[in-house]
Amino acid sequence: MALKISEIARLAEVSPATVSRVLNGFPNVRKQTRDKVMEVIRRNNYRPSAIAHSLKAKQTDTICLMLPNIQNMAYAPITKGVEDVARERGYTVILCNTNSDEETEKQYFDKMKSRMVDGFVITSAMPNHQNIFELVAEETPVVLCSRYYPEDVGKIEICSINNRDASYALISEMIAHGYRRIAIALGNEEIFYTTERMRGYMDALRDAGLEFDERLVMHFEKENRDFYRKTLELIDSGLDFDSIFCTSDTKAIYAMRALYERGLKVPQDIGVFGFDNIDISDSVTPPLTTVSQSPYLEGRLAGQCLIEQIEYKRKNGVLPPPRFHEIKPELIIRQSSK
Amino acid sequence: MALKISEIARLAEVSPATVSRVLNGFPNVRKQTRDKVMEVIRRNNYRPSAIAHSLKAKQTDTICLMLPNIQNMAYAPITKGVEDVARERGYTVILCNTNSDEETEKQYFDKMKSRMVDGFVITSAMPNHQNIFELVAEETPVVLCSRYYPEDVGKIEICSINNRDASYALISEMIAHGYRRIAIALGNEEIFYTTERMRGYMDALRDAGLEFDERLVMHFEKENRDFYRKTLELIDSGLDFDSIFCTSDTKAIYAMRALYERGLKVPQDIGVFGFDNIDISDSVTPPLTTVSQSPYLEGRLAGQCLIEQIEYKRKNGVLPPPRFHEIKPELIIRQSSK
DNA sequence: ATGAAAGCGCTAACAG
DNA sequence: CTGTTAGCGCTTTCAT
Repeated sequence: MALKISEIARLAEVSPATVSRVLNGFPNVRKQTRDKVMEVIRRNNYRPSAIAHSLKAKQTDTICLMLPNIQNMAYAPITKGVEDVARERGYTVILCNTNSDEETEKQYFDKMKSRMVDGFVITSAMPNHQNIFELVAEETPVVLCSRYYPEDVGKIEICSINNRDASYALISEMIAHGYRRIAIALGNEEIFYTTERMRGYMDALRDAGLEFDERLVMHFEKENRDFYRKTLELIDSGLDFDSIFCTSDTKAIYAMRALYERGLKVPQDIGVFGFDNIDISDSVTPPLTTVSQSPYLEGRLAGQCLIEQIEYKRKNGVLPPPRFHEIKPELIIRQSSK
Repeated sequence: MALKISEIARLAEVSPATVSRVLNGFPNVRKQTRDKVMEVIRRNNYRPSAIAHSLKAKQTDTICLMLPNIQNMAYAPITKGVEDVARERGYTVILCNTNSDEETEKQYFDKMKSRMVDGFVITSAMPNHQNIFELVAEETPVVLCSRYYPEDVGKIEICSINNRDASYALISEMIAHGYRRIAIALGNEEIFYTTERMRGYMDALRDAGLEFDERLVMHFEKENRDFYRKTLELIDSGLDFDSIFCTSDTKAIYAMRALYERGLKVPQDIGVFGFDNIDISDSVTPPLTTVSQSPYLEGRLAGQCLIEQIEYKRKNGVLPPPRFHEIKPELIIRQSSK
């Protein structure tokens, strides 16, 4: 159905090589020839086969975006950012949801390798990601976006905020607002940013001379939704607390649901602080005090860095030294705190 | 770097053809030969090139998912559904955000054609989608998911609820709950489902003997966020209304924000009804009365139907007759209505 | 049951 | 400036 370069060549009465030259904008083609070829291309609505090109060029102009689950609202803006940059630069994005499942992730890595994607933006790095180190060892361009681990620094390119500092800043600010007994709803503690956010919280308490109370810690079980129940339990326990720091806005929404359910008003009775500034954080009731890592821009940056790696490697045959891009977080004080 | 079939052949002391036969599970290979080849493959961690395969096979095992914007929460579960099915069936998903922009969409269609994707799931169909009809005319597998237009029926495969009926059911139910003056927050009226939801609303009013008041209609401008302001304006206009029907949950969240801002309680003072049942609809304050089209399952269905089309075409050379898959919506009554 | 050879559509030497 | 040729890695007749 779709015609090929040799047919265009025949119709334009030139060789396939010349058509290829025209297609790729080589300068060494007579204007007259070029025009004729272009005309034939246009008239026949010819579209070169990206597959054949990829086979020859050993590059696919395709990048893979791996994330735990696109249904988690925190990943939507990252995804959009990566895709926007990719489109602008002529790349295509393959989306992979790992469901935080090692088997699925492994399958995807295999498939992506055989599809020869040019690089990976990974937001789903698990604590032991031997697979990712292997990728880099094979000189595959990789950028870790928002999720990384201490051992990655200097070995893999990273785009992230400093979670400890962001958390520290938020909690210090809330302490300045008068909060004293701050409960915390933690994410999966295998993930570095969770423990970093926890560390920021503890450091802020300590530096303010406040006591850390283990009983005010709500640990992650299986899903964010569980924090609805966990918050109810915390309330019903009768423990004294004046606020809840949730390590993601999604958790904060569930926590607020529970507070509301028990007739506790936010922020009058209990303050709630989130993390992420997801799209609706400014429009839930009450709007959330949170910290933003500008995930859309983070995604764009990750995409950009990946493409730079890809192009560097194309030119030099090896990856550039991995950089750490620290993104400046932004404190956003809204009505869920007083 | 990556080794190829001919090297495996050499190592296994057979021909490339035999390796290919083993790889593709052909029966006409001696067990002894097969075992030897498998062993060499395993030992060398050989991965066939999907690109070379695609070039030869003229199929890429890749599908394209087009949507307006992944940041719109309504699309996340559809995306997850499509991707889950694709993965299960051995396909890969390319994600395309059109931003509801014709130029971007056109670019993507071109790129996807030259990448020879095997088919499209499209949730971003614009009112005049000549391009999509052309796709089908070229025997490209296509499924419209959740967004379609009357002229598509019988020409393109569709997975969707009946929006008019779903809306009618919701509004009738709310009228039965005692609501009489129901304002409406409309989406983009160029999109069929918006006008269908509007029609359901009007029919329900009419059948209940209620008067339709044009002044209670809030029209879409540029983004959902605008409904925060529009709702404030509606309140401040002093018009009498006892509830707002929002044609998406996202709009409902913005509307509730405005009501709260003006000291109006939901549902005590004003009822709010949404549409979509996005992930957090059950956890915002108050939880939203809405109607669900089970978007995750809708995405799965769309993916499944697309793959069936692809495989049918592979066998028969042409597309199967396009079907209409009507999804049964579910009314969900929560605390945003009384 | 296995191998030799041609070809998918494009590009890159090399030659002229 | 343009054409010829070989080859990217895999599959698929056609022989044997």
